[in-house]
Order: sequence, then C-alpha cells, then structure tokens
Amino acid sequence: MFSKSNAQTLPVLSHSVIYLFIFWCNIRIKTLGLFCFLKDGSECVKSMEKKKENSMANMRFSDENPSATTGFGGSIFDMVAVGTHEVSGADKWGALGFMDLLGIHQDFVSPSLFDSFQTPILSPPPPPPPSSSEVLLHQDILHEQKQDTKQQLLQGLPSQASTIPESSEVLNNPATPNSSSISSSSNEAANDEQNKAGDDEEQDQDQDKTKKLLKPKKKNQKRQREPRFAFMTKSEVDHLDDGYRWRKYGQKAVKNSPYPRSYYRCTTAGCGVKKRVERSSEDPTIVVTTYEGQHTHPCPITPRGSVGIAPDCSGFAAVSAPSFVVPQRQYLHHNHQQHVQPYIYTTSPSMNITTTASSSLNSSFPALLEAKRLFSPNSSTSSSLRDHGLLQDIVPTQMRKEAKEEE
DNA sequence: CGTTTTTGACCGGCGC
DNA sequence: GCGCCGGTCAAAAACG
Repeated sequence: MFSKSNAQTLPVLSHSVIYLFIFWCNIRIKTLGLFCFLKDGSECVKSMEKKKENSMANMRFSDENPSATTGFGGSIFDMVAVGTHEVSGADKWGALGFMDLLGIHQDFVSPSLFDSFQTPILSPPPPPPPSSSEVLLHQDILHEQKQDTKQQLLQGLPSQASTIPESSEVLNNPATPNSSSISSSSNEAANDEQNKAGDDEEQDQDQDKTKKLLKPKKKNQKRQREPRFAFMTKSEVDHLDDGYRWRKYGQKAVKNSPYPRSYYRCTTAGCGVKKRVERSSEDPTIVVTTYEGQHTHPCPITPRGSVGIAPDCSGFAAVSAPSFVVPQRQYLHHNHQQHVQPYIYTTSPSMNITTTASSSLNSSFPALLEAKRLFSPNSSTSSSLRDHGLLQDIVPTQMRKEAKEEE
C-alpha cells in the first residue's frame, strides 16, 4: 500500500497529524461525509437514512460491493465517490465558501485523478458515449435495475447501476456530458418550436400552452435523465454556494419529512444542469444536494473575496481544509475502460473523515472541480503529489524537505 | 424594471 | 382506471 518513497515520509507522519489537527481545529471544519455518484440521488438519500444505524462519521465504503457495505443493496445507482462535509455554524458561509469547504477533496483525490479532469469544461466534445455493446454489457450485470434505468441504457445514456463501482461513471460523466446535455437542450428547443407552431393555431388558455409544452416530450421519448451526483453537507444553509448561479423553479414537500425539497436550475442559457436541495428528515442539520447534468460553461460568478471571472470556479479563495492520507492505490487510471473502485480514505478516528474517489469524478461537479483546482499543476503541493503521491499532501513541503534532510 | 422566489396546478410514471 | 408521488411549469409576488 505504501511505496518506498512514501514510507520515507512516515517518520514525519505523527507531526503531520498534529499539524493537521491544529489546522483542522483552527478552521473548524469537520468532514463527515458522504459523496456519491448515483443514478438517483433521492434513493441515495433514502438509503443513507435507512443506514442511519451506521454513524455517518464512521461510514465506510470499501472496495467491496458498495451495496454490501453500505446497505444499498438492490439500488440502481453506484457509489462512485463518497465524502461529506460538516460545517460548523460559526463558520457558515461568511468566510468559507462551499467550494472552499469542498476543497478538502484536494487530498482525497490523487493527481492521477485530476489528470482525468484535464478536459476543460468548455473543451471540445468529449469521447463518445459508451458503445451499445458496453451498455448492454452493463445491462447484463444489472439485474435489479428499474425500468427507467433500462431505458437510459437503451438510449445509450449513462448508467452507473452496476454493483461494481467501475467505469460506468467514468464512461458516462466525462464521456457524455455535453452530448447528453446538449442533446436534451436541443430537444427542448425543438419542442419549443413545435409549441410555437401550436400556439399559432390555437391560443385559448394558458393551460393549453402548458399541455402543449409537455406533450411532445412524452410522445417522442421518455424524459432523459442526466447522471446525478449527490452529497450530504452538514450546514445551516440550505442552498450552498457552489459558484454557479441557480434559479429556483420549484419546491415540493417531501414525503415523511417536514422539510421541503427545492429544485434549482442553472441560470446560464443552454445549461441544463439542475440540482435538488433537501434536508434530511432524520438529521435536519444535514443538507442533501443532488446535481443532475453537467455544466456547459465556465463558472459564471466569483464568490466572496475574489476578483474577476473564474473560468472554472478557480477564483474561489482557497481555504485549504485538512488533508488526508491518500493511499497509493487511490491513484486512478486514465483508461476509463478500467474498473475503478470507490476507494475509501480515512483519517484518524477522531477526525471521522471518510471519503472515496474515483476517476469518474467530473469537473462539472463543484466539489470535484474545486478539488481539481487545488491540484492545479502550478501548485507546489500538486507537484509534490505527482512525485510521491502518498501522505505528502498532508505534510507541508517544507516539512517534508526537512524530514528528508534528516535522513 | 429585470431577476428571482413562491406556489398552486399540472404532467408522467408507477403501483394497486 | 385510479391515486400517489416526484418533478416541472408559469403566473404572481418579492426582491434588489
């Protein structure tokens, strides 16, 4: 698990832990977490709640079948990445942006992982979606998929339903973002044109308009679902600032929960990314945010304290959250064909931090985007990581140098 | 005045 | 067919 070079840093590990702990206490950010890529975020939440007996802080997702380890058995989604944040009320969002908090993933995610991020948000179209054969192969594996998931498969849409947390997300998220998003938006545009034509013929009532708007979708095909990415955040604030601009378009009461679910849509034209925000009924301090789709544009705004446009949300003030041990095996493959397990990385028990990472992470997800940013090639930390990978990320570069000199 | 939020109505999918 | 439920729409209200 540890390479030789990594082992060389072990003598300073204890210092690193202390250093980390102090730093951790200073910024008062506790990470609990639980990030997950999934087919259906709501199901993830439900499953999480069902699994309440497992303290979130102690949740572990192993290389094994996530269903077995997480209680998600039979679920249609894959756990691909896991991690959560807890934000103390004192900090809230005044000093630390959501992205700042998400920055903790800089140490969860390997440089190799970020290599998989290299494709810019506005890059040329990504590789084509998985071939039908690949999709069908997944379908063979998935015996318990729900009907909509099957339809997605048939449509060549992303599916992460395999109980093997492998490359389905890898194939899907980075591979299909624009294609899926654009196709859906273009479909909507086509529908709009149809609707306009229909309005010319008869403009009786507003309700008729609404019906016309919705009917073409159901006639042609089932509404397509984008890949979803959900995470749980312990926060007093419902709508987390992730750098993008969102417009709320709906709110619904959640069954068996006193807290409503809010629906947001990215306000950028042509970007169909949506997100849902709701509080856990069992732990009101936990906010569950589910992203759907992928942004087709740079991060439009620059949060507190930053100046200028952040092309990829990189303008956020970097508040480096505590770092964590990153096992060598966390380094993920560039080859999306390879299966990638949702590795788990855990710090000392007192920190109660658990996270996983996968090369399937996509830069359209703010948390991961931030992680990517923090691992930019210009970062000395990044270069160090590229050299050594393990543990070094939690040890200041200077400290590592001193340690080596002592040897 | 433009943008965002609120909120009731509506739609499609699904189970019975 | 009916009812439930998640998701969406769009007019009205609120906001800056």
